[in-house]
Amino acid sequence: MSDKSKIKIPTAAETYDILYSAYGTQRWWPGEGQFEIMLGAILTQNTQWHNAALAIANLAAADLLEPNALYKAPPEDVKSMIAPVGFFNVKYKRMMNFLDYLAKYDMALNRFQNLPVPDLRSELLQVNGIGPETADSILLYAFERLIFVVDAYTRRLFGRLGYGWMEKAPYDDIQAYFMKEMPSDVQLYNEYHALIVTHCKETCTKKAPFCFACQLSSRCAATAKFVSQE
DNA sequence: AGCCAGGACTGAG
DNA sequence: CTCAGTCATGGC
Repeated sequence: MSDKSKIKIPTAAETYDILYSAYGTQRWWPGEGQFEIMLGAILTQNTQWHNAALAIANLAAADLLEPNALYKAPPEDVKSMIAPVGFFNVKYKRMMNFLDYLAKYDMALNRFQNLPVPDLRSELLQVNGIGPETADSILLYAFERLIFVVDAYTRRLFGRLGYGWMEKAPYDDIQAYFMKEMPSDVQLYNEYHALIVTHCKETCTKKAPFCFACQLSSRCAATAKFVSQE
């Protein structure tokens, strides 16, 4: 059979422990304030966080990290401030769609603390431009609601660890797997996703799949073959 | 010089 | 339903 069969696939819980011992506490989201986190979730879509942070800083300098202020700011101004994230025309629309939604409730954010997660999630998913990852990031990181965030890094890392099905599986299937395997703990979900991102940014990249920094190195696709030949 | 980034939508087939 | 094409800037 394939070389992979010789390597034990770590469970989701074991993988968490390995990542945690390699990188420690992450304390995400890397931003302050609920509205800022929500915007960041949209701005960082398919974009490095570094660039999203530049955009956030521009908005902050113009006092636009507040729903009403941002809502009525001149579109061209806002677009130039968020230019570093790329897709700025699309993302401007997405932010405005999101603000249309918030405006229906007077820009009140307290409902995100009170309503059931499934209700909030489906509301968010109805906003054009907010997909599953963005919705879940908002719920988990801005409001500490119990929902597991899945992203491209999750698919890549766990695909290499031996969970090949995650590479192509629907978002909700992967999310359900982690929420079934891991204890229902908001802080744990928060840290786990953050650890996955940290690991993948540093060593489990698409281009250099060989992982130097942690014990997961022997699990990566590029190294599995190497290991089994030893 | 490319290639890639913490997605999501749209239009074909 | 699956899926390539699209959006666009900045860093390596």
